Amino acid sequence: MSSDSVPTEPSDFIRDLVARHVTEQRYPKIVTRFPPEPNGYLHIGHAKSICLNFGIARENAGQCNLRMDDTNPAKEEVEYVESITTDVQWLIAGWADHCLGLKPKGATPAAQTVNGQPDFHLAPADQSKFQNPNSKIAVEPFFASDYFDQLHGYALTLIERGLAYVCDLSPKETDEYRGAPDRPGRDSPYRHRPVAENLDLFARMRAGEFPDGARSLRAKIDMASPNVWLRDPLLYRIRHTAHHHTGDVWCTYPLYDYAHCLSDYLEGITHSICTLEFVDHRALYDWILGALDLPRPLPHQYEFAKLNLGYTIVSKRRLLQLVQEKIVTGWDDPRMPTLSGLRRRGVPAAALRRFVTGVGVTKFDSLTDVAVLEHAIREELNAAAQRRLAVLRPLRLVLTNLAPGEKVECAATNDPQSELPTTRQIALTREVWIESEDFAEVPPPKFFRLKPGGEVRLKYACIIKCDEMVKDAAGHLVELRCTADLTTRHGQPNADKKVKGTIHWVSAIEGVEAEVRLYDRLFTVPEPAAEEDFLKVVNPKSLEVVTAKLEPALAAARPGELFQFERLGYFTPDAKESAAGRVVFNRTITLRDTWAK
RNA sequence: UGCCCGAUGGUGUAAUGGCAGCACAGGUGACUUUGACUCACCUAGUCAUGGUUCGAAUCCAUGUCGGGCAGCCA
Repeated sequence: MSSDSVPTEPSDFIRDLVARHVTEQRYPKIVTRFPPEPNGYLHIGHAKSICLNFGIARENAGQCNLRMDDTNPAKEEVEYVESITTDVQWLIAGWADHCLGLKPKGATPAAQTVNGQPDFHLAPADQSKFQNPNSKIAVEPFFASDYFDQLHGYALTLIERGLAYVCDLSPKETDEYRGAPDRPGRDSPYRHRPVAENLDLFARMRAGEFPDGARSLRAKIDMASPNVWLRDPLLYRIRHTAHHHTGDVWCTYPLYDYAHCLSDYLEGITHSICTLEFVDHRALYDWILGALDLPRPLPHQYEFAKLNLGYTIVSKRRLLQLVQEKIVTGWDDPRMPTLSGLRRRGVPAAALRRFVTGVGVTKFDSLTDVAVLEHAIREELNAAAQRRLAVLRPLRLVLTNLAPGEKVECAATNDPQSELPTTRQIALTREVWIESEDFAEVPPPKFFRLKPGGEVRLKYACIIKCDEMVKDAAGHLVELRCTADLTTRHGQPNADKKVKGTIHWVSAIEGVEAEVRLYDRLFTVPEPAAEEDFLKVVNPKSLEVVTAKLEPALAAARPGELFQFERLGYFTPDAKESAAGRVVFNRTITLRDTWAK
């Protein structure tokens, strides 16, 4: 299947629901959001969420806002804001760019009146203006921290309505009072403070009069609720910490449950899609929005199962550990399942989208076989990659019937999958490199490649016969001496002569050398996250570096270009460590190999 | 022993009361100047028990198994 014949539009229970809402004309426009916390790099698990949220937007002529869910200044950094923005744009490029919700830099929700009621709204921005390359408008993602003023105002409303109170319990005491899932909690002694006192204390919290953790603002719901998230959850905590986006304006910060539903509302989100662990929070999401009597339609939360991938860790905390303990070279190490790692490794964004579509969206907690990802990558690369010849582990082969300076020009196909394939010239010379694996002195059964006295075709060139092995004093094979039958070249009388095997080769005269990094899976077990210590199952052979022999055209390869080294796999120049005149190649993935099995 | 969510081949999913289908993986063969790609064929499934129904993967009941929830993380 070629990359332009991607299967039909996906369907799943969330898309079905959205389709129903569209039919009912429940909303003027479908607006979703992708809300990462900028405390780490995006990974393949996020790709599922991104493709779902942007997919729904593009299938319904809607919009998907990129929003930094940045309510915890202790963990968040600008570095992550930047990487997240880059990664999202890369993943959706050419597919859902037109649905990407960004906003003019610095924009915050505007006050308005709806049905006679005061309201705030950060209206969907006109994306077409931003997409004009001549646009002078600086844009940025949405930030939950841009709503701190409005969030504070809503908190005052809740206090005034007797629906929130300032609590003086310490974190430890709060825990004790909350009870347990099978045991009801007890009311805080501060639960019935008068409104005026709550207002005063909340103002003083904001003014910085109290140390971290001394007081909190809590919703007044039900300490006996079977849903622990409804047992007077915290809305605000005190943190004397500067924030990456708001600086030192605030020392009180809202918590996720309070900030998220209201951020959705302020942006006019219609469908707030998150993962299963938030199912229990939905009651709180609805309670907060319901308690405020907001004038516009309320967003609703829907949940799906996050991605689990075999032989892979998909957890920001553990990924950070791999980086910090230098098990990998960074967040963008090509072995990492981060979007930046996959990109650097040579995985096209379209392959990730294809993969995610194949996995589907359900509420079942599953473990997807890596083979599904690998298949999606090969499908995409088979259509996109230019073919080249390279030898990873060279063995010298001398064609004894060719003169030392002789060059036999051969036409090699660049793009066999294309309707009008193009070719390039490569020169066959007296000395060439072949893959050492392609010769066996004692061949196993059904071995198609070169063996003593055997024949094999050099791809794009001619059939050769192995006459002699040359070994060193220690008995190691150092060279093969063969005879080339030039009459079996393309266009020659014996071109159609059949041999069982065809192997790749590189001219020892014209070829160039380059570092090639061969990657394997990072973990040795299918479910590293289930391990007591996942660092113990790191694959010690996840990276092998070789000096390969490449056909000369490869010396000019640029980052972003995708190649298939024939019979070996897909490779791409490393964008970070390649320099002019010194290309470093990353192996994205091997070719499927049914012989090795 | 509280609340919530879920269970379809080895894996991931579809079937929305009416023929259990697709993809991946695995196997066999064809093709092949990539042991790739492509093509053909094969293997293999409704958690259990009861009920409703002409008819149940689907609805109901009970059970079993798995996952989530007790951060001033998101």
